[in-house]
Amino acid sequence: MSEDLKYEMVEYSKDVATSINEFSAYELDVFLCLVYVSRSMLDHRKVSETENLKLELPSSMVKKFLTGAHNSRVKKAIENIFDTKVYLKDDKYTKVRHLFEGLDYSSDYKTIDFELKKEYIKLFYNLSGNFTQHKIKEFTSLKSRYAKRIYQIIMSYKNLYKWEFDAIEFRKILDIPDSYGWSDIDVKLMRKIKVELQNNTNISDISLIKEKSGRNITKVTLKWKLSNTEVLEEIDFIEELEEVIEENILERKQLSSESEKLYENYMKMNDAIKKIIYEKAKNYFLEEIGIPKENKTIDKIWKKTEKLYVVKVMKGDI
DNA sequence: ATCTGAACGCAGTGTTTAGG
DNA sequence: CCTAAACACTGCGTTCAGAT
Repeated sequence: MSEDLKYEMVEYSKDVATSINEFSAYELDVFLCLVYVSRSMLDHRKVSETENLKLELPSSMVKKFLTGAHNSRVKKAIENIFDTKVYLKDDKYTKVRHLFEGLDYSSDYKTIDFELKKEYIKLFYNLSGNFTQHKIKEFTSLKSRYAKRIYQIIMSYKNLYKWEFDAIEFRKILDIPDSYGWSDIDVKLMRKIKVELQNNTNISDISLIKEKSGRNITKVTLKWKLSNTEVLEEIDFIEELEEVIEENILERKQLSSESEKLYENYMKMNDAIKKIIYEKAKNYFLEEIGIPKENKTIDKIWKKTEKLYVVKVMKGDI
C-alpha cells in the first residue's frame, strides 16, 4: 500500500455511522471505498438532490484501499451491499431501506455502475453538519467488523470521549447476535476491539460501562481516549470541568513542529483573515461534535482544541 | 423462596482472512 | 490456489445477586 493513500479521508453523515446494518467487515470496507471514490469524482459539496446520483466508478480506484481485492470477491461484496437493508432513524420511524437504486460491477471488471437514491444523497454529499470524518486506510486496516463499527462511532463523537446508548440500540448498531450475553460482549468483543484499535489507530483505553435498571442492563456508555492527537501544548487544566469532559482530555498534548509553524504563520496574518480562518475552524469543530447549541462545556473543549482546528484549516484539511 | 439475567469458563463448529 | 490463523457464532453448566 503506497504512502500517499495513508491520509486519504472519507466523510459521511453520522446517521450512517450509527445506522443499523448487517454489513460484514469486508462489505463495510467496500462500501466506504465506494463513498470515497464517488465523492472524489465530483464536487461533493454541490450535488443535486432532485434526482438519483448516477456515476461510473473506476474499479481500480475502489480497489486501491482494499486488501484481497479479487474481482469475484469485490463483485460479491457489491451485490451484498446493494441487498443489505439499512435502518435509519428519524423522529418517528426507524426506516428500513436500501440505499442504492443500482450497484453493478461491469463484466470487464473495469467500472462500477453506482446509482444512489436521491433521498440518501445527503448522507454522503453536501454535508453541512453532523458528519464524521476519518482516514479510510485506518478504517480498512481494522479486521473485525465490530472494531470497525466502534471506530465509526468513536470518530463521530471523538472529542466528547464518551457516548451513551440504549443497551438494545447498542447491540443492534453493532449487530451482535442474541446468543451473546453481556459478558460475552466484554470478553469476546470489547477486549479484542480494544487491542485492535490500540494497534491501528490513536484510540485507546476503550471501555463499556454498563448501567442496570433492575436486573437488566438498559444503558451502556462507551468511553475512549485519544493518544498522539495534536491538541495543545502546555495547557494546565486546573479548573474542574463538567461531566462531558473527563480527565482524559486533560492530558498534555503537543502540536507537531510543522503544525506549530503553521500556527505561527496564522498568528502573523492580518486580523480579517485570521477571523475568517478562526470562524471556519470553529464551525467545523461544532459540526464535528454535532451539538447544535454552544454551551459552557463545549466552549471549554473548544478553547483547548482551537489551535488544532486552526492548523487544520491552514493545512486545507477542512 | 424462587426465578431471572449477568458473569464466567469451556468446548466445539463454521467462516473469513492473510500469506505462502 | 491452498492452508493456518483469526474471527464469528453456538451451546451448556455453574455461580452470584437482585427482583418478585
